[in-house]
Amino acid sequence: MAEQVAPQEGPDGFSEAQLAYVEDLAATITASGVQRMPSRVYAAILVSEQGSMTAAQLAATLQVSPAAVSTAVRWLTQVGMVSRRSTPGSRREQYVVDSDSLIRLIAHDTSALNSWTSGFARGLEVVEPGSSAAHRLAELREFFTFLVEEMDGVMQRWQERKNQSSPSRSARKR
Amino acid sequence: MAEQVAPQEGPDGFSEAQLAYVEDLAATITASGVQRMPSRVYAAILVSEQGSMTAAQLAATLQVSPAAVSTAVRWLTQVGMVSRRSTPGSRREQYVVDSDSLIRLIAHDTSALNSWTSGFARGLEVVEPGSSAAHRLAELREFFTFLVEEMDGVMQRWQERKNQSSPSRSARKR
DNA sequence: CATCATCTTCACATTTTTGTGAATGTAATT
DNA sequence: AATTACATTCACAAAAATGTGAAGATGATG
Repeated sequence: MAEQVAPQEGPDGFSEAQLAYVEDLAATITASGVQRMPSRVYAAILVSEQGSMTAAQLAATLQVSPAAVSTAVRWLTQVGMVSRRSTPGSRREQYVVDSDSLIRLIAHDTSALNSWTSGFARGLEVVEPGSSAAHRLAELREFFTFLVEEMDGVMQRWQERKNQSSPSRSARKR
Repeated sequence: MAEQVAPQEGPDGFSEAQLAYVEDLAATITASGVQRMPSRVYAAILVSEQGSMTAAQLAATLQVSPAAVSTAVRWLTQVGMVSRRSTPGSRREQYVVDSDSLIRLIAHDTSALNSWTSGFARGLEVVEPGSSAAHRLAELREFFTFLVEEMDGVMQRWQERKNQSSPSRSARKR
């Protein structure tokens, strides 16, 4: 019940339902270890019609200070989840979330996997060779190496599937 | 240089190098979003010879209060990274990290992926159908669904590979 | 059955994180 | 060229997370 088909436009083109959803999605993202504010910013841009917003728009939509937005955006751009787009005719910089940001996110996770792998490898140098602990660490290292290798294949299959279902999509601009 | 072949035994059978490594690995784990203390506890048990430690041992090794250990262990058992093993003839409970804990860890990540998937699905109900935002959310949902599906295959291949290289390993006890 | 050893839980203090307001820098418009 | 509109950075305050000490619970042992 209560299906809001008419998009109740709010402050910056966000409906009530959309504002609520931004918080909802942000909570999910936060649960995965991302800080609250970056999560909210990411969610807001993702839901925005053009997939991009200015710092001022974000501050108004999320009801926070420009400073908080600035900090969050800096972090998001550093990890590659958001990119900047300087609009020529205006001072306003657009912060962009495109679909490829998810690929970057997974790539980022892969680098995390690599950290674990080398972490386990270092462990093998401080435990008794042949010991139970050595076996444990070796298996973990092997598994994480395996995971990284598998990720390549997974991403490759995704690209194939994407090109297959809509080959011209990659030509989309704006 | 400085190869310490002789394992300098410390308080609880941990050498200097091993104690340092525990902190090192814990830092890596912490970087992935896990709190500091659970990370340290997990790392310590992992490096321990039997793959299990008591609360008292952990407190002594990590130089923290039993209370902190208790809290950390509770969290670790909840997410499935550590399991309890009550030794019959003793009050002391052993906290165990076996190799399977990594599988649980990945399984846990899969459930996180599912959260994202359903999160994106909810988003589709609050944006204009056919809009740019709708396409973005739909693609993200599709990708995460794809990832979850792929994970099944990945884990299956890992099991095969494990059974293939050392089929009798699973019979290991103690 | 009482005592001892071991683990857990709770209230609190400390540290760390997080967001704000003011000041500063930078580019477009008049 | 000056003004205006944005965005960023810094110091600080509010909020949250984290670990400790003491009290409580639970089970083995003399």
